[in-house]
Amino acid sequence: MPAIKDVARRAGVSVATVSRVLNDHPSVRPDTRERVLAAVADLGYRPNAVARSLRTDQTRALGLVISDVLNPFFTELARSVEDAARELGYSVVIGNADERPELQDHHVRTLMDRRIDGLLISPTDGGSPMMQAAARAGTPMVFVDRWIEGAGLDEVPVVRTDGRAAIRDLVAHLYALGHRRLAIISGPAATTTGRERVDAFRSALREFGLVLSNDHIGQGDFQADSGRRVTARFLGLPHPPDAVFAADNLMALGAMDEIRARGLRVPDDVALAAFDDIPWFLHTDPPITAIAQPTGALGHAAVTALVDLVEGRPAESVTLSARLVTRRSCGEPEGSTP
Amino acid sequence: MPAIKDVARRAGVSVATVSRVLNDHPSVRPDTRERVLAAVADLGYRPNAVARSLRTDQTRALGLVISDVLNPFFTELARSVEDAARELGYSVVIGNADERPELQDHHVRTLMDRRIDGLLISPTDGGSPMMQAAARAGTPMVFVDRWIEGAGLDEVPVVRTDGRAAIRDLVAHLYALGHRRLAIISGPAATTTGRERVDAFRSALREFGLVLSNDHIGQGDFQADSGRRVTARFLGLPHPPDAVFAADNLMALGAMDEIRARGLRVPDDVALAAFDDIPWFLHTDPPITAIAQPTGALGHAAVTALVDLVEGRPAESVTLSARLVTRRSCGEPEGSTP
DNA sequence: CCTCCTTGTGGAATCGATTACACGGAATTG
DNA sequence: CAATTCCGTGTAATCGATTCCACAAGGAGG
Repeated sequence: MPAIKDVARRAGVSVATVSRVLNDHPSVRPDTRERVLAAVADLGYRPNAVARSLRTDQTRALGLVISDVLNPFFTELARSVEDAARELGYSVVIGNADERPELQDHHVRTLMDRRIDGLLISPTDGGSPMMQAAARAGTPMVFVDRWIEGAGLDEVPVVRTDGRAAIRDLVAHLYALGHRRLAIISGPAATTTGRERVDAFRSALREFGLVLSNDHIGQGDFQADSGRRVTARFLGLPHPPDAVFAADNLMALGAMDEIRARGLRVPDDVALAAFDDIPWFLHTDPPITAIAQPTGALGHAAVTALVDLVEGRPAESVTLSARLVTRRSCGEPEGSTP
Repeated sequence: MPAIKDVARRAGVSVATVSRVLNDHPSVRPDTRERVLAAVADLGYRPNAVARSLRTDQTRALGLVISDVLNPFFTELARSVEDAARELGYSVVIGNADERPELQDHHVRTLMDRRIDGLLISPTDGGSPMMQAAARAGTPMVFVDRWIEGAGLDEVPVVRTDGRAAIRDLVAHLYALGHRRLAIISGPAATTTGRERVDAFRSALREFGLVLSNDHIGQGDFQADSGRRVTARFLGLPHPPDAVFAADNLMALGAMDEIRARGLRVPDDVALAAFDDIPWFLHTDPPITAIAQPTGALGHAAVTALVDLVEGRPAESVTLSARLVTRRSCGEPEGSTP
């Protein structure tokens, strides 16, 4: 693989001149530029990004640490992040934490070692040491979807979706269809989205004169299995819920499995709804009512904020809003007969 | 961020000694080692991977270029690749080609610029210039799932799944359930998996005394929309097929949409099956019969082969086999009554 | 006791780029 | 016509590591 000095030799100039041509510095005579470009083409020369990074102290790469690649919400997020970054001339290096704090830490460390220009994180747990170290070291950093409070991380901008209004709409929808015993499968208490969705759900219930008993709050971990486990507990109660809201799509899937395994039907016996809408929800039996996040916009906003930080501009937190998409999993839509 | 010279100063030794401690070179006196390690801990020093890469000419990073992140098959593959690579001490940088040749080229170029140690590709098209350049430049390279013949790429090991036997099993299954007019939604002719799956399907039909008419071959592009389009054409034929086999999961989804949009039912009016099994197929209405690839093993084998190449050992092509997973989308399973 | 080898350490070259500074020659100005 | 500015280019320092070579001190062997 040719280096800059090979190009210089072939073009009969110094490496400095080659570098100037490559970074189109103004003061290079047109014919010299021509000669250099010809040499570059002849040799198929491509600048070594590693060397360039060492010298300029920037890699033009962003790190993205997500909680679970197998979750369609996150892969859609990853895709939009990559698109947005590419438009701005950055690459994205993805790390999958698999909802495991130690893996999350591994990726943050690796990304820092590789000196990525900025870090986009959707944190799995409360506050990992590496993230604090990164923040303290002044690495540009932005949280997406979930975030962490305290631990010196309060200055980190957050790009997220506010689901309160949509959750209220969902509760109204369930109420209108006659459901009164509502339950929620929440995410881990350590995650902000875990707590926030429960709070919003509880307030919405109160608005309709209902209470959310502790029996009807089950803690999951955003994975399908936990959804199944919590649902099993719900259905074993003396007064099982007649509607279950899962705080993410995978747990909804687990819930559906459990309901079906007991020979019950959705929505006739138990209504089901999920946070995070994904294409597959259209094709399940029945199609699942969900709260959709504007994933593309989320990824775009997160990259914009992070790149602002990286390039020395101030960045702001962004909150987008989610919306309810009603399908058949909570009962027949209004206006139609069963 | 502290550099090696800061550690050296604090420990009262030279940078050479610090480097020796870090790479645990034998000839360092225990107490010196101790002092260096203490300095490292005090400063929270982490070696700069960029500088190290420049000097050693290896990045300990592998590039993975996949055709479509939104396709669950590929995200599962990406996950297993990352797992396997991490175990061997490598990072993975993922590029999503989105089934677009020019994006694929962009990613190959970017990864080469970053001097990744090896390249894992599931090619989108016939033979892109950058890939040939990479192969010519001697970059270790392995194809996964799909591959390219000719163009100087014949030496590149291929890690893939052979679906012939499973496709034969599928045709037998369809035949047993009374289906005789079978159709296939194939992938792009430029991809090997596209052609291979059609060939296997055709031979299997012949085995059962059936012929695959050209009317019953529709070309898709591995995306949901194309599945829908092709299915629309099938259903508009004077003699529409009574079973449709989609060569990947997204096209199967599109097919299902179209069938349902016309008020037809799966499997009563049209049977449906797909290549690539994914968790969601359990939850669709009806659950979809599919041919499952051993995705985890595929990713693992691909990384093993690539790392062998990277570390100077010879690597071999690997072919695993797929298996049929029958569900209800082709008709009631044998032995049960409708 | 002198030589030779081993062990632990430091100095300096190196990887491939970028960029501050210097310099020669041409062009501009008074 | 001399002085000054500007333009295009080259030399060399630099980024942060690794590693070859040199060298000093200490131990072993004759």
